[in-house]
Amino acid sequence: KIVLTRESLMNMKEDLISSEKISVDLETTGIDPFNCSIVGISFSNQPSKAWYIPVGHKYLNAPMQLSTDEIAPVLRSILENPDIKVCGHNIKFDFHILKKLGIKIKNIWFDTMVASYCLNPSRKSHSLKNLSIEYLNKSMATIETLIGKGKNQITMADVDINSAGKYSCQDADFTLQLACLFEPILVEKKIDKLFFDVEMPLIEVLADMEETGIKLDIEYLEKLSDEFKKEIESTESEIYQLAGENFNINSPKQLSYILFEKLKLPVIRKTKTGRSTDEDVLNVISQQHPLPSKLIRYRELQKLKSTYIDSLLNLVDRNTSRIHTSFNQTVTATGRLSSTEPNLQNIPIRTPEGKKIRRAFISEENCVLVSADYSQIDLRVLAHVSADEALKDAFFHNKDIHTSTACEIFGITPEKVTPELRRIAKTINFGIIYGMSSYGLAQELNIDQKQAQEYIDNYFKKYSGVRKWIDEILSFARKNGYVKTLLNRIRYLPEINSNNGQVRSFAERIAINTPIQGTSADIIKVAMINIYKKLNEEKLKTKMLLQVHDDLLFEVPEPEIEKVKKIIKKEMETAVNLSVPVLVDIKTGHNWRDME
DNA sequence: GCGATCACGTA
DNA sequence: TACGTACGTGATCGCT
Repeated sequence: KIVLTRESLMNMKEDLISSEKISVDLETTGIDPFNCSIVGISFSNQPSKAWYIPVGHKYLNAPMQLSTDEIAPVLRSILENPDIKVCGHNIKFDFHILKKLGIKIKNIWFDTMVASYCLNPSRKSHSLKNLSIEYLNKSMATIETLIGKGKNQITMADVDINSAGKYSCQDADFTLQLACLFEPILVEKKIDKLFFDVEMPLIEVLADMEETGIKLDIEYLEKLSDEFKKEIESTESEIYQLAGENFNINSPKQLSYILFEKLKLPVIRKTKTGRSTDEDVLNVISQQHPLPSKLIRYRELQKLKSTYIDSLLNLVDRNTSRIHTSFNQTVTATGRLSSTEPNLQNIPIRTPEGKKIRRAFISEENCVLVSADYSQIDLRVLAHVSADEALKDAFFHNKDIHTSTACEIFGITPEKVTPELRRIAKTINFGIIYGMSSYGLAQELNIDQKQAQEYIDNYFKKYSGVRKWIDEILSFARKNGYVKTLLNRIRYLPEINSNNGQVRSFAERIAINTPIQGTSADIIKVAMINIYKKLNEEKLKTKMLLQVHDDLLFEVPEPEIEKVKKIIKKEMETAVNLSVPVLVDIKTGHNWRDME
């Protein structure tokens, strides 16, 4: 039903207000919630029935529509009613748009996209169209049939109200049907707690983080861009000089010709289609020619400038100087979040040049940035799930875990652990989590495979609980075809019994890694929800800004610093109860580079 | 305009 | 034979 008049709006309100569950779906002029406007909104409260309120159709001779101001009070009476359970498909998007209109959905009950993700995080697509085909056996028209695609694409505002209404109503209808279908499946598979107590509450937290954004020092970034540009250009000239000709340095193909044919440098490794020119290779051949070192420097600066400096400047809001990422909750197979446009989960930190990028992320006036990161969360999770005595003991005595591992595998006292031995132990510790082979370890440490195998054997001799756990998780995976995290997040491993050794080995590494990486993801999600709740309850102005897998970043008004630091630390350390201590390091600073 | 490929940034 | 998990982005290049 299309709602064009106040009378019809009141009929709709009367119908919806007494519903237990409704679905909502918005049509907008784009997919970026901060850069689009509302075109219409649809609701459904029973199968095969939905309402569409057009408010922003703008085509020639479009009928008179209700305004957003006129419908806002009605929307509020429905969506802010705590007794009406609201569902949606990717409801974080709708939440953002409605919030801009001054409407805050009170009872976000169910997101079908997130539910699909919980049922099977490895699915290629969690789109409503796909889910409808698979679960409802109904195919849906795509949005392209309405707005087209490519350079002639129009927006929903240009689309005929009846066509848009039909499309939107179907979305709302199928969303509610799917939600009602999914709920008992989640219960039956015992992932209802993960869904209702973790993933659903997390939606509003993520929406708030996205809306807040983080402040950038634009002037500084622009200067940095210039500085990098100059050095890129001079390095470029040097490279052409050394190569004896101009070519496209960014093309691995053209670069290969220069390195391996013209300069006759040795081929170290091949890729699927040619000869590898990655950094490891360049490092090896840099012994024989001055060009590779220049290339490494060129690549570093080029990467930083294009991927970070320039794209951040493109995406920053020039009015507020803040940049708003999008946190995706339904992408990774392990339960981690991902971040896009821009990806703020891979801002450089390792090299001095890279760190210059972090310096551009700053706190608002009279605020500081507080970063809180879990110390060795993956290894603590390993200690917990494996119950390995030696590993647990190290954490109970708050030892440096890599030094402690070095002591065990090399049979020496802590004083005898050199930085080199610690580095080896560290590589092994991470290798264990990733299911690394002796070959991989040998590669990484630049040692022979026999030596690597000895290290690994030694590790398992000392950490027999870890060995036992790996055996158990693999046999569980083989028997059941899936693995699970602490909070029952599931990941199917259809290839765990494959006859293809390579395929099977890959599944085995996943079987080892996912319960660890996924449990860490579970833990930080719970912490985020609890911190968000606490900050609201205490009416604090502090804002959670970013999550980087084991790290949370906040913007904190100066008067709140001490109180908030305590809250963050406590909530993160006690989010779940592991059989080993969980520790969080807190740092503060006025930019993301200089934190202490 | 799209998708594959390479390379490289993070945890 | 391949050979350590999980991601996203930019540039190139060949295809449609």
